[in-house]
Amino acid sequence: MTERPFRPSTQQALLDAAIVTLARNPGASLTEIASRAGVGRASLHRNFPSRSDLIAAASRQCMDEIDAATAEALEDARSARDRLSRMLEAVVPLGDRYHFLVSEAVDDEGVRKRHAEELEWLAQLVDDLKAEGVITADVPRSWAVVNIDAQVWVAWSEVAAGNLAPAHAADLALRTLLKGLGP
Amino acid sequence: MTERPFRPSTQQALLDAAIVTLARNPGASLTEIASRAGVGRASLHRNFPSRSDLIAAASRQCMDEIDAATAEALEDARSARDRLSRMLEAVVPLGDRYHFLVSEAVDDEGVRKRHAEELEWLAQLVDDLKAEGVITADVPRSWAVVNIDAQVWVAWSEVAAGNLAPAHAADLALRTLLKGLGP
DNA sequence: CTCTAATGCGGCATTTGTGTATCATCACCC
DNA sequence: GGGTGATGATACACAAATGCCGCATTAGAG
Repeated sequence: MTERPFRPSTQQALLDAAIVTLARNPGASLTEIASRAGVGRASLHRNFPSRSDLIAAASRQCMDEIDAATAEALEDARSARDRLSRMLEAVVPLGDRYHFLVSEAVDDEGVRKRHAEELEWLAQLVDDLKAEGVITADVPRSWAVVNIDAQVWVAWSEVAAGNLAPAHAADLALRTLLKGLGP
Repeated sequence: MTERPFRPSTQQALLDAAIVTLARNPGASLTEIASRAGVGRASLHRNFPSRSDLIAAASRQCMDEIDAATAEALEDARSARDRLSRMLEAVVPLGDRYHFLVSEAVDDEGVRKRHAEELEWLAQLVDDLKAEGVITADVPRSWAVVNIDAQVWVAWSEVAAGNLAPAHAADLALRTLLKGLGP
């Protein structure tokens, strides 16, 4: 029942292994995930009775991390443009989390609801960016939303491939979005 | 042994069903694919002995379609910018084919080689675009390549979602790329 | 019409993933 | 030292997918 701060708990190791493994291969087996977490498959089932439970918990974990990173980054954002910039810097390193969320179709109701809220937040950001003139009015909202998503994924994949440093990738993503969707 | 031009052959129906089904759900079963093709699972195995064979053949089919579409579109392209524009128009409607190729990691050697050639062609296009000044020199080549890929995917997903007409999506993708990566 | 080839259908064996249960072991707390 | 709880390993049952085979049927070629 006590905390073990230094060594990541078995649950955390499992969630992390699940996110990383399933982001790369959505059909990965539980044996593969447990092995990557350095625990036996039995312990996986003890912490997460079924595969669905594991994926749902991993999804919540991803959203928690993304929410925490963005909330901190957005604390003192003055403009919508600022929010976009800080959001990219914060989220690009979590690209695998991001990708995991969209690749795994979760049946859990709470997860779907929070995901919808994320999309709603992004749509609001796009509207604000258009109001600021950062995004041109003739760009459809859905086009801007899906482009932001794509840039996060592209930036992260370049970072993961070792082609770019995280900060550089986030900067490129921001510039590509601002110029690509702007006036 | 004779051709049946009007009705799609069983093989063609199977390849088509495999591409569409696996693009949406990479873990789809052969039963699901055969059912979507309107044939029995046995006939699937008669045409493609193993799952790998089916996926490899479907991959070749995708590359054939993409090659044919791009070759026709690029016949009278004068500039690299023209090539990009026509390529997008031709490939966006084949977005599911495109997505299938990247989502299914094929072990077949010939498929991998052709895929590498495609990427090489895209890298060459990027170099030409940079030489024309359409893409800024400070944009890394890999960033441009992966962005073109992403725009194809984004445009197709918007078309598939019913948000945009194919021509409109291709035009948006082109403008987003030109402005996003250009001066 | 007849013959051939392909098809649909069902069965069967094998493999793989999943979920559950059991047992011995080890670390930690009292 | 004794007790408690988590862990690893193993075994088992169950379900699904896969690959293979055989048989009856049917469409098309001769």
